Amino acid sequence: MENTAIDTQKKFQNFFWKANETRNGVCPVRDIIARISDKWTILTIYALGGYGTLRFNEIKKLIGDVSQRMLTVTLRNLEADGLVERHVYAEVPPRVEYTLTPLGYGLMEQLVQLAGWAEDNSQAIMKNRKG
Amino acid sequence: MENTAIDTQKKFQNFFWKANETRNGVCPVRDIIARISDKWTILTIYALGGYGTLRFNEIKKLIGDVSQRMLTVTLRNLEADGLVERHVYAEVPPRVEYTLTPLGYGLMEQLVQLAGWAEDNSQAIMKNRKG
DNA sequence: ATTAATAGTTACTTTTGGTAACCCAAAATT
DNA sequence: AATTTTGGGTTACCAAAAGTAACTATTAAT
Repeated sequence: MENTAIDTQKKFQNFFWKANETRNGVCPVRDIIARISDKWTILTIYALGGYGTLRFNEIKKLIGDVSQRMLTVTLRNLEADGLVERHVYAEVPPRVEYTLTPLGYGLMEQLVQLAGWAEDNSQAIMKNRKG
Repeated sequence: MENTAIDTQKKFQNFFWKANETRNGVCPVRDIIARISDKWTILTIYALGGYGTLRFNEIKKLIGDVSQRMLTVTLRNLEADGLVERHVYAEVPPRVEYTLTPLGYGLMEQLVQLAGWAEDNSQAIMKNRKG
């Protein structure tokens, strides 16, 4: 791999390719990618960002095809990273409300951009996929 | 789910929540999310976007921990959607080069935004994760 | 006494992803 | 002359993740 495209664009590399840089053993970009790279995390943040506070079953109904187990797992992970806040009210039946933290809203903004791009370009992608 | 937060933000909903809207049976946002929501797609696009044209094994070495099989699968999917172009040169040993299409570069731009956010906020996320 | 409601958990099955071995043809090495 | 190396895969097999269904708690309503 000497004198290939890899060697030619060092500046570009250094700017873009953070995937192999680690900060005390953790690569920030990879870490975030790993967190959002599953079927439900993005949709969950998107739901919370779009509606504000939501209860567990409200998120579940909005997403539609997420299982109870996977929504629980997803929300716990988001909570652990400080992207989502969980408020339990001592009522029966239980009431649990979820909200994005400021950090979560920051990610939401990125996802809104991504969703916008997805909308604008979905027809092109569909056309490729068939032809 | 009547008269909850869900009913209160219709405009916000209509703007943000495209995840349940379908266009001839396909939801653009969900479709894109499904495509990028795996461990290797984002990293692959990121590599190609950062370095321009790359050969199979160059991508593999850059990412580092992707298996041959999964990189093949990832690249084939990206190719099928028109995000990546695959050029096979009739040489021995074979030479296969991959490049982002304009569509792929569009997605790359979104991912660069996302990666920027990830870098800026990784410390905050790490702090939450431990405490 | 039974049912309904909310927010889960647990056990089990299926799907997906990861690992290692193998393939091809020619050029370089022994 | 025979073996090894090369690049870009494929195939078979195994582990991990996700999906499914059933179960739980507690109280109010029927």
